[in-house]
Amino acid sequence: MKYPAQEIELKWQKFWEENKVSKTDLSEPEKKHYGLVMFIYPSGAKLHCGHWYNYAPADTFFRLKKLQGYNIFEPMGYDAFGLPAENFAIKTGIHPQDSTIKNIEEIREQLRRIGTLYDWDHELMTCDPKYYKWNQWLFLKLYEKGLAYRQNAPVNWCESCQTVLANEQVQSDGTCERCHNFVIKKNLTQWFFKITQYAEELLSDLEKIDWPEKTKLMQRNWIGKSYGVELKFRIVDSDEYIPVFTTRPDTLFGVTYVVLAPEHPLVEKLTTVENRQSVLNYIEKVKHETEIERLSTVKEKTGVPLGSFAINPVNNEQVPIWIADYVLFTYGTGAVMAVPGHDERDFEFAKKFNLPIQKVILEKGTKPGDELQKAFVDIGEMINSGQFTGLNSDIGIEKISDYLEAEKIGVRKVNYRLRDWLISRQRYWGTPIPIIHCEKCGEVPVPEKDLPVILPYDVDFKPTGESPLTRNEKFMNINCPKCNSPSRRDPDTMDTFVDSSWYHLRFLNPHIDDAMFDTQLAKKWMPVDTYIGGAEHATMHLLYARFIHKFLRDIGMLDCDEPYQKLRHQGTITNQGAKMSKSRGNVVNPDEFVEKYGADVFRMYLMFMGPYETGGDWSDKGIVGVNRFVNRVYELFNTLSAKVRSIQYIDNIDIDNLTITEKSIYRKTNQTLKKVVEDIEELRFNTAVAALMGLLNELSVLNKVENPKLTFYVLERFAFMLSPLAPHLAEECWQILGKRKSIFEEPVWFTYEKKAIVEDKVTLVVQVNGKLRAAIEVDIDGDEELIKQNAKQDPRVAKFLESKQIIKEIYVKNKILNIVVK
RNA sequence: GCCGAAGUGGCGGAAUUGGUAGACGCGCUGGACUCAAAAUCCAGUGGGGCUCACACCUCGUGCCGGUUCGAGUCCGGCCUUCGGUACCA
Repeated sequence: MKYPAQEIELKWQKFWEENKVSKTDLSEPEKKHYGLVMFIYPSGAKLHCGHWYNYAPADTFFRLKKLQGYNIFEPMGYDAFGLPAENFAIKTGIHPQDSTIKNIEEIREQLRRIGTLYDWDHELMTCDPKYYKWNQWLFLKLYEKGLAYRQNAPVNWCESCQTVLANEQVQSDGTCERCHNFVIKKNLTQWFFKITQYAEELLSDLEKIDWPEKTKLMQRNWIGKSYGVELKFRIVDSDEYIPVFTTRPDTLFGVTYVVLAPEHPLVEKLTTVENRQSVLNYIEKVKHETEIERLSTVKEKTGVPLGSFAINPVNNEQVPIWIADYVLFTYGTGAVMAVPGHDERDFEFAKKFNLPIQKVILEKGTKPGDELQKAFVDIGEMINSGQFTGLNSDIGIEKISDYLEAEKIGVRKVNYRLRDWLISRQRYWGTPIPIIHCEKCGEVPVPEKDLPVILPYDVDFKPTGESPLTRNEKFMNINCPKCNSPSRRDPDTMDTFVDSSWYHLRFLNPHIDDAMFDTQLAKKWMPVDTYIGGAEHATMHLLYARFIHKFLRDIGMLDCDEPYQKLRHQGTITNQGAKMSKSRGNVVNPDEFVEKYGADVFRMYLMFMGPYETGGDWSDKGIVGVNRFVNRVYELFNTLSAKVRSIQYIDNIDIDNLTITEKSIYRKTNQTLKKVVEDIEELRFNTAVAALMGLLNELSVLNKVENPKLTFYVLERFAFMLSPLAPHLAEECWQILGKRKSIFEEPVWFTYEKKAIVEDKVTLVVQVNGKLRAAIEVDIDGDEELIKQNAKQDPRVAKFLESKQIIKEIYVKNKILNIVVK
């Protein structure tokens, strides 16, 4: 009998819905498990295989938790603001709100068909004023605490998207991560969130959370903490001085020039008349370079001298001041002391412009007089370094730092690579920034009582380079809340990473309208216990969410320090080697597979394809195998149900009264039970499915077994193991067994029986000189001498022992016997 | 360039702490069922040698070398692929 997937799956989906199986009672947090997957971005494309690959296996994991007795909360929502909807609107003229709502309707149906345990009463969408009102509220709180500020800054600008991109949204080849066009630089006044204030805690709290080491490492590198000294270089014939940050104060005697970033405010003051024109030309040239170009290591070094000189504070030597694009204004002090002898970039630069190279650290095994072929950046003996000469440079770092502090030339400092989070977007489809610009009062926050600042529907969102909202006079014109004079609203909208930095909190009660989220529930239900999503969010979303979480904690709304206790990534499903995307035209539509084979087959196939964290290239080659498995299972239950009809419950199986075949089935069932549960727990879905297939193969003899009790025992456990993997089929099988309650309605749990999985015979491998010669059946924990004797008498072994001398015997109990002969 | 991960049959992939390499599935081959096909079921399936056959021998986890009684697994060097990152002073 063929498994009628559509009929049965819809039946159980309806059942779970109507019987509130997927509904979570949040008032019972005692054994709670908040299971979260990254919410969906309804960008015009529908649900594709990549989404399925995230959501279906995650649901399998969460269903196992439910069976374990956890009160599991699985919500789903829509990350509904953002560029793709707006770009789609620009192309087609369909309003982003209309296309988004329509997409969500379709996606919701697709999501329901997966058969997950989403509690739909908690659904949310970020483009809802009831949601984004709290983005604005969050903004005001950050503003209140001085953590939201405006600054004129060089920003990445995408000509095609007509918007600002955060540094991390620009790809390594200098293109926009969304549209893949080249990014240029532009100066704009922008809103920033001061994530750097939390740099230290974001770094140190990584130790508290169960995340992949790889992801933690990426965040550590992104935050980029370094220890060093900030010191001042005075300037010849000037009262000005240049602060520089260095991690290598031990090389201070080797400074032969100083470099400023071209954007550095001192550049103008320190440029001599003769150099003015070349400096201006250079600055102009650098303006057209993207940051990626500037930072390219393959590009030849460029720079120009200012004509002025700085004074090395330790030896009073005068060194020239240059500007060069390899020095970034955004990092450290925007200026470096150049030590070409011991820094690769400085070395390259000095070689190109014939600047002196002074050796101050001696490499072991070389002489002070040897010419440096490349920068020596390791630790060595300090030379040419005044009173520090002779010290090992790692000690020298500390001694010079002490000296600089004592002489008040410099101070020890910790520096971070992390930059503040630029949240302004010159875009329409996002959260309006709740600030009013008044000529008299300056920037004035919108009073809380006036939130939300509603994003108007009627806006010309065609890209012109300025924010689309600027052209909506009705929106823009407002009286100042302080002085009541005519003022203008801020026309920018927020980065959508603001939306996703706290959505997990809103899920707990998306209907609350007098608070950002239900703080009482959050105190009980946070942190998210298991969060599953793509590794591509390692340094953006996952860092921003941690920052916002810590901020909300600091204003008393949360108790815990971290939002996501356990994080796991699923791999990427590619197609023909490339990530699936609409533009590449390689998106695989899951619907046709769901239609043909059903959700359970599709979900199990995705899990069976390979390791979850690896992902892989899409192929539908093997899906028939899973389909066969599902049909064989259904067949098995239908065939044997009559046999076990009278049985409702059994307490245990008496192992001693089983035939050899029965015992083998009993053992295999328990071994599989152990493996399947352990594998799903570790998200090793592929081997869990394989184990269940292996058990089914073994059960082909079950119809010959005249033992209804054992048959019932095996089938009951089989359905249980199947239930997280193929929940619809498992519920059906459970019902075929005559169970009154559904598995997930009244969660059941089976533990494997320890005594059942113990084998009494074991295969012992016999090697001679490390080569496999025989595999013999022996009693488990059998007598060593007897086993050795038997092994040597085995003809396959004996013939290799003839006329040889046994030198050594290695015996590992129940595993191997290796006889070494000469 | 640097950092990280990986490389196993025709294919996707298995393989606790070093201990039978190739579980499970796809595909393929043969057989059963059928008028026939599909579906299903049964058997076989890493390469080579030898054999009527059973068996047996031998090679084999990217390449070269090492440690070990024994290496897919550990160590050193190389090659390839995929991720991450971009002069961080």
